[in-house]
Amino acid sequence: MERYASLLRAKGLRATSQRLEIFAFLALREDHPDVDTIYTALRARSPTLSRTTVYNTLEQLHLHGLVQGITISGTEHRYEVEKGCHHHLLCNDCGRIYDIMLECPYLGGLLHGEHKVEEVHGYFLGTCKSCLSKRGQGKD
Amino acid sequence: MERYASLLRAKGLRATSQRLEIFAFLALREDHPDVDTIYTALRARSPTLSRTTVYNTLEQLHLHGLVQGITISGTEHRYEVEKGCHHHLLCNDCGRIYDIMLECPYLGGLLHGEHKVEEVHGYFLGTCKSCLSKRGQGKD
DNA sequence: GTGGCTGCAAATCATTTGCATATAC
DNA sequence: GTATATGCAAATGATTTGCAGCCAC
Repeated sequence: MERYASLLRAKGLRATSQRLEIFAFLALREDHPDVDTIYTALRARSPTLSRTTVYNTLEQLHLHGLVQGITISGTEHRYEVEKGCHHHLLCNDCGRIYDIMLECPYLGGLLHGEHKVEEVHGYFLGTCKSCLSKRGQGKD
Repeated sequence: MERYASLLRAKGLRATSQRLEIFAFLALREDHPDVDTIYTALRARSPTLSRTTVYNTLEQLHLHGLVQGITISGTEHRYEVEKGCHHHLLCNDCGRIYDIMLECPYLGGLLHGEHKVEEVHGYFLGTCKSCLSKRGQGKD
């Protein structure tokens, strides 16, 4: 926990208990939770926590490069701790969101026509390896 | 205009004047307008048009594969007539949205790890050819 | 001690819903 | 003629704002 406090202070942010809890919560999760999931889960332990603080905190952490926001299906806003350049795969079958790494050459390779592509925003839709292998075995 | 009416009827949709106007408006635009842009522009000619009808129409046209919705920057919802598989480039410099075609082999090529990537949702962020050439000439 | 942060309540804004009227077929 | 679509007004739901009190530094 002191590790998160240091990260916050290094950015000039005060290490409040709310921020530490939200940051720690995100760091532990693999499933890219939304605002309401974060709020509801933490509210159970800290009954005075407000949604406003969740919004404020995610905004501050995002502005300082500690948290990343992603949008799925045009309307779902999810969050995760910043962990370097990567992208997301939404599995059609199980609905899970996976982090996927695209080799850097791919981004350069996506240069099309005479436009220069610098970043891929959004997500990929497909089938995850777990669901693929279930299919292969005739399961499901 | 009769062409749009036929497309609608072919999908089992009634060819109302509102739908024809919205469809025609989208077909003429290259700039992926949002709901409010469509509403405001058409309202000038058809003062009784309601936002509800714009929402309803876009939904119906989308459900029947005639219109495509895209989400930019997580919160901006834009629309365009369906024109086959393509993607979008948002230019950092001029803010314009370009349609870009990715060769089909690319999608297969994006298969990563053992996941199977079937669709790319979202958009690419970069610099368009027009802004690149201005830079090259030392303009702007 | 004080400036930044929290949390409540109220405001906002896009989108959806209910329903009576109008219209395409 | 009838089912479908329109358009108003009201409801909803997520996010933002204003502000008084609190707490990290």
